[in-house]
Amino acid sequence: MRRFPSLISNPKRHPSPLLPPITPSKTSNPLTPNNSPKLVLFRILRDRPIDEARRVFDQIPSPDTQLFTMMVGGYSRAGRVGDAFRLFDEMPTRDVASWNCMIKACIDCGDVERARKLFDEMPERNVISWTTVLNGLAQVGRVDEAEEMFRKMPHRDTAAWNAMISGYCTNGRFVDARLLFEKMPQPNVVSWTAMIGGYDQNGESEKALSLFHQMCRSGIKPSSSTFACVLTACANASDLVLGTQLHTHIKKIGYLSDTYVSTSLVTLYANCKEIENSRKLFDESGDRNVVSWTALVTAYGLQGRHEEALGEFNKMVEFGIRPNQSTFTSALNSCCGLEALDRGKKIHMCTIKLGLELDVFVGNSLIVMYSKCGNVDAGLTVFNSMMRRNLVTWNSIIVGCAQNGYASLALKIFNDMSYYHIQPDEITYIGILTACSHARFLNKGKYFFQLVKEDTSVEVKLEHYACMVDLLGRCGNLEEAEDFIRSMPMKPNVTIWLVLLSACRVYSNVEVARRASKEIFDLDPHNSAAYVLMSNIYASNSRWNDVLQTRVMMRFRGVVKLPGFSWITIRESRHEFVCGDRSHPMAKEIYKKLDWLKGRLKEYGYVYDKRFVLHDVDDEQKETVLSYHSEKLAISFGLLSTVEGSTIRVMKNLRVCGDCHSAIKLISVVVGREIVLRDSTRFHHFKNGSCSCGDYWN
DNA sequence: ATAGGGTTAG
Repeated sequence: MRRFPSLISNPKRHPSPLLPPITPSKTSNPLTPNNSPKLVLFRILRDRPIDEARRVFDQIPSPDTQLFTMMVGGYSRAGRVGDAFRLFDEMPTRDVASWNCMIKACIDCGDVERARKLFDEMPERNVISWTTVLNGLAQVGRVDEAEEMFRKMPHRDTAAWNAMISGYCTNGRFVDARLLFEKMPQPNVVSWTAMIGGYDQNGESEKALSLFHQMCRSGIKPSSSTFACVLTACANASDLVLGTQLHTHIKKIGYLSDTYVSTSLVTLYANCKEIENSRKLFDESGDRNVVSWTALVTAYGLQGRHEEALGEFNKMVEFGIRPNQSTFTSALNSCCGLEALDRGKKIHMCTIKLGLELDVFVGNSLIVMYSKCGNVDAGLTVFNSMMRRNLVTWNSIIVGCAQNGYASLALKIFNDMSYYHIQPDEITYIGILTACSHARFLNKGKYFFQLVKEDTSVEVKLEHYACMVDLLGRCGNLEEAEDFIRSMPMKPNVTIWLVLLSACRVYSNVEVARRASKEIFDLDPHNSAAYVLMSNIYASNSRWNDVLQTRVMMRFRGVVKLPGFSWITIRESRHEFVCGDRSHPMAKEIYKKLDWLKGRLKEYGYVYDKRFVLHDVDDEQKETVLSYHSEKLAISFGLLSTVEGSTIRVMKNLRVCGDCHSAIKLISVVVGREIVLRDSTRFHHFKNGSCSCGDYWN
């Protein structure tokens, strides 16, 4: 069930400003005898700004009730309820339609109470009055009251039944919708379409499709809305076969020009990873609206083509289309994928400008974006400002804190969660266990793991076990961690053994490492990370023979070590460095800065940790290799290219080297800056000589 | 051609 309240202008309100203008001539009165006032006003209300319509309306000698009501409806559609009310009050006579129109105006601006008051005040009500209020109640989630209206209404037509059915569907009361549908006397195409959409939105897309077939067999002709729904169901069920068939059919009967239909087709191809088809349809449809454009942004993002996704986002904004909650969600996701904090911030500003920053979906995306870009403080600010939160909000901030070393805060927020009676799920517990392992809260971690096992609404997954292994390993309980793995109810995977192997490196434990790596090589003989770890563990024990053997084995099995590199984004452009890299245009300055840093570090009594060199070379050489690691080069470049005192954010594709880790801690003191390094496993926030990871840098 | 029911993304 996902449905956003429409905060942004409803697209169907004003057909198109590009329609041929109704010759606005100053000399001739549009109200000529052969043009009935009703036709003229209708056209002007349809095609021209509302104030223009009002000027024409004011020229009509003595407008009848119907003309008044048309004008009231025009104000309502333009979002000008105040004007609608003023005109409504001025009306000499009112009929049921005028009252109904005003009721709808109240509902459209979100004032259901006022609509109800009007409903009670009006002299007589018809089935439309009842249905309008019923629908208004259902729209704001007051489905029980809607139900009461439905029960009480003296007469029900098909539209009334349909309103109740869709009211149930939009409020997740799918079973009730189904019952009503089966009970209703004359289901029409609207009823069927509502049910198809209902099934689809309740995650039963296959059933939606079979209902569509059933509908066709029962002789009801699908409308363009039906096709829009069915195509969405195809998209969600990844039924490209049926989707393509429908596409052909739709082309034949000329429904392709329908916005909803073409948008659904764009989504269909996007979801089925046929993005080029999706793109083609989008370009050909000529109808570029928020929804289809957002579908495109999302589609690129889903394929990991984040640059293109953000490109589409920008094009859309340039084109003058106002992004909405979904657009922002997708765009922020892509910023996340690119770790593009700068662009993420820009988009954040954009959401504020449009008044969407408090939306729960946008807020969630912002939290994730900031946390993934290493700025969890900004994520916390967003979290605190949000008026509405859901489980995803809580999970996002907990995981964000956990990954960025704010362990105690993560646990505190978890505690707050139960205060708000939010039931945690699998992801919440992963966040909590991650936090515990970060902070080496051994007992707390064990307690929470027990909690997961006892929580019947949560399934204990491999990831939870991995967190526990990480925790035990971090605390140096390597044997206990190994026993824990061997006693797991499910078969351990490579990842879980790698977690243990990493711990072995920190504690230089060869025995457990050997057993863990054996398990890994049985599962995946080409796992380069395991070879590198093993050879590091041997090296740190000065077992150069074993180091050599590991490397020979690697070569023999054709395992390629992933080259390590780091990058930093300065003013939206990305600079990459590998160890000892001199290809950067500013290489000279970078090395000069590094050498200066090296001198300062020595003053602080810093000694290179030579365990982190793989090769058996003499100490001086080791030092040279270490001092030009890619992360150091990126940081040095960052220091040169940013303002004094600002935070430096660097990424690395592999884990940060242990020597670099100690060096960067000191660098943060020497230069008086916060340095954020995101490596392949977590964030390290270096500040005033210490790191958020608690010096467990694997 | 005055008023109510189904439709697109995440």
